[in-house]
Amino acid sequence: MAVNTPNETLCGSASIHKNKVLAAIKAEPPSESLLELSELFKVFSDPGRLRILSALSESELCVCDLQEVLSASQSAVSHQLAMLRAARLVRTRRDGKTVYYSLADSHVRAILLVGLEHVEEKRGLA
Amino acid sequence: MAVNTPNETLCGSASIHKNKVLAAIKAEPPSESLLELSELFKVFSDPGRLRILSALSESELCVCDLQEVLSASQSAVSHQLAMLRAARLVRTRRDGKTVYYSLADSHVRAILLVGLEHVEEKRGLA
DNA sequence: TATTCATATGTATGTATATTCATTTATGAG
DNA sequence: CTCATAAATGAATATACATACATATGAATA
Repeated sequence: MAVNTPNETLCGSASIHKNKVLAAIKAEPPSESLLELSELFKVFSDPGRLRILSALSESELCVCDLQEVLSASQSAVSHQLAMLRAARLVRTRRDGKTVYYSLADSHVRAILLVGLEHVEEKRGLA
Repeated sequence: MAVNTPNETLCGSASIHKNKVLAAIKAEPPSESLLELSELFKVFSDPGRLRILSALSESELCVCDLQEVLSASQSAVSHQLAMLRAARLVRTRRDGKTVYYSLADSHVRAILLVGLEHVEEKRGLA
């Protein structure tokens, strides 16, 4: 059992680049933002949700449409939609018994697109 | 127990929007891409990794620098770096015993920036 | 060779997340 | 009001994941 705390086990201070470390710490976004950002990306980190967002970037759709697009159960789709709602990535509109979903804003598509670009590019030089 | 398969339990076909559903299915990226994309975003879905990427977007840093920036154990940092390497988001350069990390390409910063934009904007109208 | 230091990897455990089934709420029709 | 249907929610389980701890590799050096 190690007694020393993990944080103090630094490599010899000779090889640390103090100024760069300080600059990096200074430039760091506030931890609030980092947390929100990580949660945002977490929502994007599931193929099912990506499919929903992709579908909604084509057109507004109701829950049972999405059920059909994803070939998933109503409950599963609804749970994913709840998460997307919580993350404010989608908007809802009710018409009678039917609830229609659409993308909340243009950032959603932007994030999808820049991510896809990266993936497609990396595929080339794999 | 219900006998019907989940997929067939659709809302009355009257309320389904066949053409939109088909369009959404047609426009869907290949499942390969969706999977890679979800894995890409998963890498971004941790505050620690975001901090590493943020730090590296300032300047190239070695592992023990990052240890200091994050106030994390060497093991934790090394694990996160392994994940970032696997996702090809960072590049390494060895100089003697020291391994220097830097961002792999400009997409990484782009994704960070558009995500941060979204987060900052949402904060305004919360 | 033996030792030390920087980094990497393996394993085990708690936590988080997705899915399913069952139930509940909301809306519209008869 | 009662019944049927769309969507949402809750509880339970099974899987995935992050982390901590221990150990391993590999280079420099004494």
